[in-house]
Amino acid sequence: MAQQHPAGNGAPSLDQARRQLSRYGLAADPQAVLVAARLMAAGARLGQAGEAHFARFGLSTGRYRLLAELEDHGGEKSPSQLAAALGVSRATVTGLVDGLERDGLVTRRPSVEDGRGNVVILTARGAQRLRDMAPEHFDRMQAMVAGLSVEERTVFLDLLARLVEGMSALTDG
Amino acid sequence: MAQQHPAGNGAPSLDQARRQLSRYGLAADPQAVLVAARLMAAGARLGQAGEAHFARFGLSTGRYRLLAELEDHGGEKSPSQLAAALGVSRATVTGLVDGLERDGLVTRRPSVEDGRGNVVILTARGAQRLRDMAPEHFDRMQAMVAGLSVEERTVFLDLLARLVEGMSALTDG
DNA sequence: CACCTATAATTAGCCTCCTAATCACTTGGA
DNA sequence: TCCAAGTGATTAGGAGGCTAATTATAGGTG
Repeated sequence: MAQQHPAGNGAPSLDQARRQLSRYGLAADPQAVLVAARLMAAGARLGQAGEAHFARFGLSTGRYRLLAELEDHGGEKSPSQLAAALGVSRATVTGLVDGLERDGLVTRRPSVEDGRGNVVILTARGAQRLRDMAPEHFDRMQAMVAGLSVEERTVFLDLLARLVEGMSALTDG
Repeated sequence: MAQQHPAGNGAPSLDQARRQLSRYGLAADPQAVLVAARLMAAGARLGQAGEAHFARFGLSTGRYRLLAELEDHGGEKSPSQLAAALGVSRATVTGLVDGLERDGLVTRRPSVEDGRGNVVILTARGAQRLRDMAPEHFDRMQAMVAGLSVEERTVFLDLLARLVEGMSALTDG
């Protein structure tokens, strides 16, 4: 078996990029393509690692983010606001809140100002869950970036932000 | 209208990180936490942008990656090999192949060497699909990273690779 | 040779996310 | 005032991931 992917899982190589480009006779820069592909692979990998991480606490990434967002806003927020803050659709928020409510980490209460609306409320149990997981959670977050110096982290944040801007190239037009 | 990404959504701030840490009296470095959170947010964002991108061609990220992997290996590979190469479960490959087979981009043939196994084969139509999308695909990939100079891309690849290593901190123990 | 375990693939069931359609309520204008 | 348009939330249905359980075959060993 000729094999060029030592790790195999999802980490594309420069050779792969070159092969693909030459196959179609395209003049794109292989390194640029590699950066894009690696970023995609890393994103997928991190997504999975994140799910595994949050699963320790009986949560998922989406559920954790929703709880954290609630706590960061005095413990209550409407589904629409949550959707906007988390960058997901309202339908997704409905699903997340359904699950969290089932587990007693959150409650729904009809909105006073707007008869159409709800308010999602962090319960004592939800707040406790966040407290319980905080030490380990932040410890692992920090450990994840421990391989970079403070300066490198600053550089990375800058480069990443510019790449995030560039992501619209995938969706525009 | 689902989701615009107006501002701040999915892009956590340093202040947020600081608030969270101080709420629990933790001594972690806010900047480190910020890097981790930003990377997660960027990964999610890129994942969505990628899906939108591939949807133009009637594919998804997973389906595209499977086709590309096939093409890169002479047009055939077993589901297990595909799962390993793509970094997903075999069950996921089964689902992806089901969809691709429905669209006629791929076929299954029983393996000759191993009576338990299959071989997934890229059809002419599948190869054509890859050819059709290549120019636009690689163009967009390149455009995504156009905000970075060649040197910056090199730096980014290095930093990203080290962060990817650190991701095991989320899943270990 | 028969058995027991390991492996290939699929199936079933769950979760997250999406879009589109629906229902309920608000609000602004004729 | 009442109706039309807009907005909040949910529902329905689809896709891609996962794990665990099932089915079929391969292979080594008593």
